[in-house]
Parts: sequence; structure tokens; C-alpha cells
Amino acid sequence: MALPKVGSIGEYIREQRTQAKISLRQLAASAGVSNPYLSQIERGLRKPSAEILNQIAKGLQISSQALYVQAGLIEDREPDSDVLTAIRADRNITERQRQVLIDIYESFRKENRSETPAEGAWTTGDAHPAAESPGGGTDSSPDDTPSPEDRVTTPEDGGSPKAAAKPKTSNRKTRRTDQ
Amino acid sequence: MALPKVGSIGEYIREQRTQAKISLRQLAASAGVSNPYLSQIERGLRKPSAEILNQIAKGLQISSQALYVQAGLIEDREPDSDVLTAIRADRNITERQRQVLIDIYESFRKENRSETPAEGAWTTGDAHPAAESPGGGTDSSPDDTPSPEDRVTTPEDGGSPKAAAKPKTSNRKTRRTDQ
DNA sequence: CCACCGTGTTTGCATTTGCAAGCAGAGTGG
DNA sequence: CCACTCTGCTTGCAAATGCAAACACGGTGG
Repeated sequence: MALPKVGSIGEYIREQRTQAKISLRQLAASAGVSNPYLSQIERGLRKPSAEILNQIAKGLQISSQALYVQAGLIEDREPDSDVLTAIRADRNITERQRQVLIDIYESFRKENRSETPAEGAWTTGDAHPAAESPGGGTDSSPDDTPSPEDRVTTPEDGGSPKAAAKPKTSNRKTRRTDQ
Repeated sequence: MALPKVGSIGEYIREQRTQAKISLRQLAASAGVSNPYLSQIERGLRKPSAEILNQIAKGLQISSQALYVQAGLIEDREPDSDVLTAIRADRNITERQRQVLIDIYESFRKENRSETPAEGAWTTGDAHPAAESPGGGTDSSPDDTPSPEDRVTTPEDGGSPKAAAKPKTSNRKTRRTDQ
């Protein structure tokens, strides 16, 4: 594998650490990871998992998001609409309320997005067995699904957003060649 | 109990998946993970790493941050200031510039926070990399790809506020987390 | 009835993470 | 000179991730 470069995450961590003038062992201790492992991470020999990354971020007292971005784990340009940021930044609501709002908003976004392609296509007679598409995207009937375990989504209003089926072609590719 | 509760991340994923009316295999395919693994993730039998989590988020077309928050990996409490959210929400700057701004801001925060009693720590003439004012000469390169070797640290100015965190905590034993 | 296609699940195995223990130097000073 | 402490790095090894293949169950229809 040769581990070409798992991204500059290691460099970034070492950068932040040396800048903070703390030793590898100190950071490892405060981050709760072992010193050798941190060493390997910093030199790109190991690819830390999210937990470790989070702990390192805490140990460095930097933003986890910054680390995730550096690790290329969040690089996907999220729809950074200020709505979501406003929701996340708002401190006058509880976490649950925040989550509900985010869920609703994302459901709306997803719904809108899956309606973009030309209608039909996946409703044609080619019998997509799994998709089956009850109602499809146009009617957007809110109460067509039994909703197995409705936990997070419990808005009082009945207009819960239901996302339309995703006409993703059944790509059989499972093996992902990465890294 | 052998498998610790990894949080409701699996539940959340399954929730989103069923909401989107896509099958487990479909999501696994579009996310680039194997079906059985996704099944185990959804039931909390496995703890997906950040990459897998990111892939799943992409497959679900939902926010990665939402997943990370659900996974308890982002804490969601760091960006408690609208400054950061404003920076992140601003779309008139490149990713690089945004990162620089965030780094600077975090450096300031860290400086303020670690400047508890006993001042005279940051005056030791160390150079703080991120806390450099990019000035007007910021590269307006439309390229927003985080280059690996191009670290944000480019100290050239000496008159910027320095942040030197000199934690009094001496070496601390590496705590081991049972697991 | 049983082949076929869909759903999600379980079973072994390769690969990897992540750590405890030990190694190689650089200061410091008794 | 050697003991002590710091720095970071290398070495095996337990445990986990993550996947391919096979399993169990349900519906269609030939």
C-alpha cells in the first residue's frame, strides 16, 4: 500500500502541536491516545478513526471540524445554507429541538433535490421492484408510510416531510477502490 | 453489553434510510460500503469509522455534520459563537481563506482561554503560525482544494497577536480506555 | 413446486486500528 | 561516567473494522 498520503491530517496535527509547544507525549496523554500511535498518525503511517481524531482535536483545543476538514472527511461542500448554521448556532433551543429542525430542513432539501430530474423515467413500466415508489415525488402525500419507528421525527404538525424514492440505478459496484 | 452503545447513530441512519425509501443494499451501494456492514452499523453492532460515516452521509444525501453529531464525534458545541458560523456560512471566500480565518479565530479563542493566571507565557517570542493577518494579499485563487503540503501557517508578519498555550500540566500518564 | 428476485442477516477472513513494551538519542548534573 | 529525564520512533500483538460469500425469509409466477 505504501500509504502514500492519507491526507495532510498528520502534518496538520503536528503543526498544531508544535505550535502549541507541547510534546508528542503530552498531547497523547491529554488526548487519551498512546504516544506511538500519535507519532504514527502525525507521520501519516496510520489513519486515525473519527474517535481518535476527535480526542486529538480536544487535546489540541482546536475545532473538530477543522480537523475533519483537514482529514478530508467533511470536505464535501455541504449545502452551507445559513439556515442550518443558524439552527446549529442557536442556543435558545434544546438539542432535540435543534435536531428536529435540522431533520425537517434536510428532509425538505432532499425532497426538493430528488424532484429535480425529469419526471417519469423511474416510473416507467420497467418495474423497479424495490423502488416501487408509492405516490412518487409529485404528490408528496405525507402519510403514506407506516413509519416503523418514529423517534426523532415527532413534530406536532402532521406535515412531516417524506422524501421520495431515490431512483438510483442499481449499481452493483460494491468494491470501492480508494486510497 | 459486550458491544457498547455506540449511540443512536445506527438508528439515525436507518431512520434516514427508511425515510428516503431506499433499501439497505441500495444505500450500501451508493455509499460504497458493503450491505452486511451497513446492516451491522444500523443495528449498532459496529462502530463505523469517519470515512464510512462520510460515505453513508453522501449516500443518504444528508449533512455529514448531522451524522457526526449523532455519532457524538463533533459535540456540536464548539461553534458557539456566531463568528465562526458566519465565517463558515460566507460563500464569498474560498475554502482556504475560510480556513485561515477560522484558524485565526480559534487561535484567539485559545489564547484567551489559556491565559488564565500567571501571564507572560506568550511573550516568549514564539511565532504563531495561524495567527497571521493575511492582509490584502490573500490569494483569490478560486481553487478551494486543501493542498496537503500547503499549510495555513505562513508566518511573515511579526506584529500579530501570538497565541502560545503553555499548559502547566506536566506529563500525564497515558490513560487507557477500556474497550 | 420450485426457480427467481427482493428484503435484511449471519458467518468466516483479510486488513487495519490502536496500544503496551522496548529502543535510540539528546540534555542535565550528581 | 553514569543515572535521570526528556524527546520521538520501532516492534509485536489484541481487538476492531470492513468485506465477500452464504444464509434465512418473503413475494411472484413459470
